[in-house]
Amino acid sequence: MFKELDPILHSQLRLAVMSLLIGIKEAEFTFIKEKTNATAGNLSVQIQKLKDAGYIEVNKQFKDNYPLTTCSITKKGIEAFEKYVKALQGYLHTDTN
Amino acid sequence: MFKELDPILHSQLRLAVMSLLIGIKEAEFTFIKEKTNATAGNLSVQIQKLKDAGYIEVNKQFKDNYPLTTCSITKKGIEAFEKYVKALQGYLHTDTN
DNA sequence: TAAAGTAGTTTATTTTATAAACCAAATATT
DNA sequence: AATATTTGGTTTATAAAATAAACTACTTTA
Repeated sequence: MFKELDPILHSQLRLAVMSLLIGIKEAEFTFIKEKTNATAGNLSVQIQKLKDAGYIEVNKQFKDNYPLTTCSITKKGIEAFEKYVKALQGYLHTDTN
Repeated sequence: MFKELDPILHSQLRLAVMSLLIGIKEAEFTFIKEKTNATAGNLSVQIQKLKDAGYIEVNKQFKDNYPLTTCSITKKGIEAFEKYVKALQGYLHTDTN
């Protein structure tokens, strides 16, 4: 009845990051930080976890002398997100199932 | 853009409990335990938290010599659940918003 | 009467999330 | 030119949550 909710995705901040990346394919660290209202430290940790899970790719370069971190979602990440959404629906019905 | 997700509800087990109670109004501890596949200890703790938040009411009686704990959702709980669902939708759109 | 089952609670451990502190380099200020 | 501040992060420490294990209290069955 209640399917497992992928613990990697069942986190407000990581879910927000994935939600952003699903839409725009690629985003910079600071952009994600602003959109999610996260602190840099927290975001850094959660991005690392999404990367470790293989859900996103992280690219670190320099741009105009400053470090620039960009993230993009992977195929595995998209699949995991879609699976999570489906599992979650089973929890959200307000009607009598 | 990303609304706060009520931390009381953003937990797999507590959400499952609330989801059950939204549908059936009242349920016994053991029934919830079976439906959610939770351990008794974990369920006991999470039910206590939902009660502390005022989201459910817990009634303890005896039936056929055994303790019987039944739970029901409160008005506050229903409202919180509905608010949570709406906030969550903002995270789940796969299309380009 | 001893073993096993019911229906939980409490405590301890592990895992997560968050915040605070820190780092390295760049730019702006005095 | 030194020093203060800002950018773009990472690392470490602390707080909170989830989970598992152990325990309580009683009942039923062998």
